[in-house]
Amino acid sequence: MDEGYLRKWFDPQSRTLKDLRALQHEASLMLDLRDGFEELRTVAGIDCSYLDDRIICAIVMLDYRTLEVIGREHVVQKVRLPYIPTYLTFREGCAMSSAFEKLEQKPDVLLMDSCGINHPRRSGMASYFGAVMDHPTIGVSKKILCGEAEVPTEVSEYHELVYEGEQIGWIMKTSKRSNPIIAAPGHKVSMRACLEIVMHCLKGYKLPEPTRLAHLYAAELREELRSGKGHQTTFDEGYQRR
DNA sequence: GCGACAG
DNA sequence: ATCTTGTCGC
Repeated sequence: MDEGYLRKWFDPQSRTLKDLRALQHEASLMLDLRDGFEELRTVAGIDCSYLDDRIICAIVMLDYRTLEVIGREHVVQKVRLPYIPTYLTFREGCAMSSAFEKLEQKPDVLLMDSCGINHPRRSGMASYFGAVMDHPTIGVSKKILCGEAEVPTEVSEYHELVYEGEQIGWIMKTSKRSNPIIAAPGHKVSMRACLEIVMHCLKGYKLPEPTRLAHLYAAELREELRSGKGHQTTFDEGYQRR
């Protein structure tokens, strides 16, 4: 992807929330909720951790059928924006797109720790990122940002997440001991495929493997940086003009 | 105005 | 997200 293009979509530098809101609206108009993939041979999870003023973005690629790890990638950058509900994209998007660009082979579908179309402006990070990068994505989260649903209590039980009269995702009980999780289409993934893909990636834990492993990898990298033994970590300037 | 609010 | 020990339950 062109650097100027990524800067336009992900750089919060000198922009107001009104500007960012306009970008989210623009991205939502680019959404396609039909399955935009052929076969599902690989799946990846992406997640971020933080250390002081730095953000660490980690990606773990898995074989879709066996869920075995077949690749990793990461990037460390300066944090550019505080966390503001409904604007998560502009806090993590720059690092995420940079890490994603480093992947030699892109996954057939990407699972992100965020909302998808289950967002007030239909522009949760998974949807925004997917639309901007033109890649199939799914948003997996632990809390409901918007919408209502019956709460599942038995493992494997799931219900529709509804907002303003329309289904925007699913809420599902994935393990006996944990609270249910929310899954929603990001971009180029249908509501039905979203459910099937996430359920396929479950391995008895609260979160699907891609996202769970990306979370662990991000935490691992964070610890390497903190202990100063970050021989594995690489700092990235990001696509910020300087 | 008040409360809710992905990570 | 992050700061943090033990503890209740399966």
